[in-house]
Amino acid sequence: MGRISDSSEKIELKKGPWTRDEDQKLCEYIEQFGHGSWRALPAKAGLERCGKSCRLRWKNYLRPDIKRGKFSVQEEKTIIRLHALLGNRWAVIASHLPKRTDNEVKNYWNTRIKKRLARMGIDPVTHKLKSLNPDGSGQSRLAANLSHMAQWETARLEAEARLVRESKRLSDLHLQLLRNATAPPPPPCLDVLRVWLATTANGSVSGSHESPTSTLTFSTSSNTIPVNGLIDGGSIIENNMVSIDNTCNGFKGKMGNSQQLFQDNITYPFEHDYIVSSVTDFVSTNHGNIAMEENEEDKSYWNDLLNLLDSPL
DNA sequence: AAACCTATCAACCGCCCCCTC
DNA sequence: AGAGGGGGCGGTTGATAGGTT
Repeated sequence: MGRISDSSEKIELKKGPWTRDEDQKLCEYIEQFGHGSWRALPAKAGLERCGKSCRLRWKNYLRPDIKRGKFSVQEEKTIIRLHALLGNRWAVIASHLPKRTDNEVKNYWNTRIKKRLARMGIDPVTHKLKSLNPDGSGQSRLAANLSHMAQWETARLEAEARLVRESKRLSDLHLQLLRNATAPPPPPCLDVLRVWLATTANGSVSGSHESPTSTLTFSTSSNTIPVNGLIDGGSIIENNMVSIDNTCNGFKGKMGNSQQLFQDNITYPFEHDYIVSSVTDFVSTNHGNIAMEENEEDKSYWNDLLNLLDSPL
């Protein structure tokens, strides 16, 4: 369509890091008037930036409801689970992490989780074990699983699209009710995982929702890999996984009082059963929001996310 | 102490989707 | 119906802080 991008406008606009003064101008303007049209905002707010830059700065940094700092184990758990289901859909993933931005989640994935998974021998893109049995056995089963996941993903996207339409309809109704000064019901949660749950009663694919093309029967066995790591309070400060020797000696001497070694088997979120149970747990625990408790929950995370590949595929 | 390397993250870029006209 | 604009998203880059040699 030959669109003119913000960044190529004739007027020389400022780029690079934002100054405190610019931040202040942007905040003050938005607090007073709301952002309105981002394109028009810079001129009105007295900023020599493109609207896009302002939007990004506000959305990723200045917004008051942003949580910064270390990701908790619970948050990491959510990111991995959702990435396994959704892929690089950072905005959707971030929407399940209160006060985290898509940019932050994306950075965290790219700089930490991705590398860690790679060290574990898991392809961060497909969430598939890179090195299976030397003879290649297990590949066909993994491929079948992936194929089935693809079918689920298709069904999920269709359901999501329906929800978006429904959400919009209800949102319009919501606005209408607001105009009538009547307390409206909250808009429906656009939690795609609930759609999944609705179609996976008892952790199995049921009746009419079953993929017409699938011939797969779900196994209760899991894909697990050996893991060594170190948890500091609620946060993972290191887990070199399989690269550290089995006795965890690699960590000894580095540990503080609040730190705890773990050496466990990790169930990787790959099999359908695991996904369903994870999603069930995720939604029933959080009702669409992530609770940040980190005790037994975290332990079970490392027990079930990370349980060894001790059985042949 | 200096040079080099690595990790992190804010910010930019370009594409795509949706809405309006 | 389709052109155009605005906003959103994901990929990538570049600056810089921290670590290592």
